[in-house]
Amino acid sequence: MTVTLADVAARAQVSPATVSRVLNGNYPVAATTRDRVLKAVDELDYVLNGPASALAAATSDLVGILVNDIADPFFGIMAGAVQSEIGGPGGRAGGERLAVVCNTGGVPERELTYLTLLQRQRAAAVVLTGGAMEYGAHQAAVATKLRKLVEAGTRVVLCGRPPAPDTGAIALTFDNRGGGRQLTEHLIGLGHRRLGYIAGPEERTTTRHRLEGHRAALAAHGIEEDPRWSVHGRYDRQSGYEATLELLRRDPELTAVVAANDSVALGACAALRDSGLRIPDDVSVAGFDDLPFSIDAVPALTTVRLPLAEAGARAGRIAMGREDAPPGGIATVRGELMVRGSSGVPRG
Amino acid sequence: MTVTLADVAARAQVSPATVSRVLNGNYPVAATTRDRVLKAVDELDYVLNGPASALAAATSDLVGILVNDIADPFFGIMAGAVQSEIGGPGGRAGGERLAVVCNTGGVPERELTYLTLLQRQRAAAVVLTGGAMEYGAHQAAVATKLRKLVEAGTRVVLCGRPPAPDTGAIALTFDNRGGGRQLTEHLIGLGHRRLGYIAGPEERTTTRHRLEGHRAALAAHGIEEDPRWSVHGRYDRQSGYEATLELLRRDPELTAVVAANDSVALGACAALRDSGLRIPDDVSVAGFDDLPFSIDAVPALTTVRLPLAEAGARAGRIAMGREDAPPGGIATVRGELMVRGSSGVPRG
DNA sequence: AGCCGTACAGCAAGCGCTTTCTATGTATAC
DNA sequence: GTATACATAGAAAGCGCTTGCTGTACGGCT
Repeated sequence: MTVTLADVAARAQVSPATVSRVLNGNYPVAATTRDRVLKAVDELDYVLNGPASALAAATSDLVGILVNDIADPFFGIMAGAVQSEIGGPGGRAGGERLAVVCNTGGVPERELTYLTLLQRQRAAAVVLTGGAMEYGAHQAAVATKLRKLVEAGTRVVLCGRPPAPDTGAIALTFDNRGGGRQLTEHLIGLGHRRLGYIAGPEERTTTRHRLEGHRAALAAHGIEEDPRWSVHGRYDRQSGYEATLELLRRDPELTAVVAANDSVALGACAALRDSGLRIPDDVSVAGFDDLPFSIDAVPALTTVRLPLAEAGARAGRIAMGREDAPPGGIATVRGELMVRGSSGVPRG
Repeated sequence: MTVTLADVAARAQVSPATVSRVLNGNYPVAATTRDRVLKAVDELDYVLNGPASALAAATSDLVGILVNDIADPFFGIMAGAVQSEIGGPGGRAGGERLAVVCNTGGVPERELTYLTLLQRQRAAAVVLTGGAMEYGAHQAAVATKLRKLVEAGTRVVLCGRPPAPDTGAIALTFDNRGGGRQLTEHLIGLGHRRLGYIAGPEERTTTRHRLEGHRAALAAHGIEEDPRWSVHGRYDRQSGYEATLELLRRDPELTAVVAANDSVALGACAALRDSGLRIPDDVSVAGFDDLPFSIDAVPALTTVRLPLAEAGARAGRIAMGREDAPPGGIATVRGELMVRGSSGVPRG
């Protein structure tokens, strides 16, 4: 049926071992022999059997990238950067690796299942991007799984995710808390005292940390937070729209709205506009992440830029063993406050 | 070292064959035996060896999804939809499949290499999303590869991509030409006679078809196109910004700018605004795709909505054999004109 | 001339699983 | 009580590749 190594060997009049060595280039083969083999490969249109090769060599060229939402550029940008470093086709690394992006959709079970699937495939490395889900049992299960993967020789890198202690996983963590704090301090500095906050989904580290940063800023400036000022939602535009309406209903005196991320902020802008409020004259808005479209909002969004591409690339290099892990296996990646038109001094 | 099937068998006091059968559930096994096996699996924390299994069974649970740019929501949305239907973890389908998203970055060689890699892994199905690259030799090479894949039993589905004749691949094609034409006719209907066009990268079917649609509309209304009115660029915002500046330089009298996609249109809006022009009062702008952020532009973008998620889901179902292929193996997916604030009657 | 190091090539033993075929025990039928 | 079917478990032969080890031939060395 399909062409096998043996067929190629027969055609080139050599042993299967030699063909394998030519293909892998990890053992000296005389030039003339090599040419003969290559010619046979070409003529027969031979394609290596991946599973067989992986089985025999006890290694695989799969690298897994887990993302919460592949349709969200936040993850897309990171995944793309990781992938570009993985070497994949076109990358500079030697071995060709198949970078596979797995979409968990923010469902805990899926995250776990994908990890098992990757473990099954004996993946060479796994990169987990974005915030972690904080459900007690789930977190522990993931940690256990990560430890197993590491023990089995898979390199595990967390990108934009808090460290997973005692698992052997390398972490490149985003300073969401610091970023959240900076953002709110910027608004407070402008004179805002009544700030609404649209948080992301609960039970997510990213959500929690950004919110904690926000509250730390309020506390540091002696502003007591009114419980009506914060709502939870999803990380998308519509959620931002609805949450803003709700916030406005609860307290029409708000002078600023801080959103969990840029998409949410865009939704907030739309809601404010539809409510007849001007940005930033009536209400200031701030986002988080600085995704490409944020600068195109009108007015452009004040936000915290996270170096997604850089972090992803670094995670990729570490996963490939092409860059050393940071000391202690943990590095913190800071965001940069981008002050733009959507934030201004409060009215009145 | 690692736990194998044999270890589980030993622990459960059964033969490896039985363990395999319990795990695959494709052969009768007495309930008591099954429980014993499952218990052993659990206690030993056994994880099936994917490659070995794939080798022995001569099948794999990998499904490949090729995208041009994973950081672009256009692809992210389709990929996510495909994946959700693939069954992956959480999907409804039976077997758990590993949906792997491969990012070609619009590089022809990478596309080919990824296809080979997937062929190597004996992928169960492959979905190619988005426009095809039109370089003579490359196209032929891809067609050959696709045919080989189909022959080897891999289901190949093209989503948002023109059909690949004689390959056995199923195609769900976007009517880019029709969409482009509708859009331009809308503008012509408003009274525009001098329309700039920012096309995508050359040698791409999507680019070509949208442009052809645009030109067909012009021709149908007896408008002769000035060669200065169109430029090629990338499918991103910055490209749209620069191209718009260039267009304005070439002909300041333009009253409308049609962009290759929404990101480009956003860049165009920014450029117009920075040039002191109002939208749509001075210049109308139109995009293509209707990505989620397009409605948030100010004014909201007039564009052509492509049912990305629906098409992706359908492609996924077809790839899984859960839905019949369209008659003839080809289906055309139409876009819907979304008229919004960014287009209006020309000035003067 | 004899010895040894080097450069290649082949043999053959698996890698860990699936699956066909066979064996065994038990239930059903006559 | 013997024959027949059925349900279940095991033995074993691969799946297609990699790689440690074992030749073999050749050139250079003393």
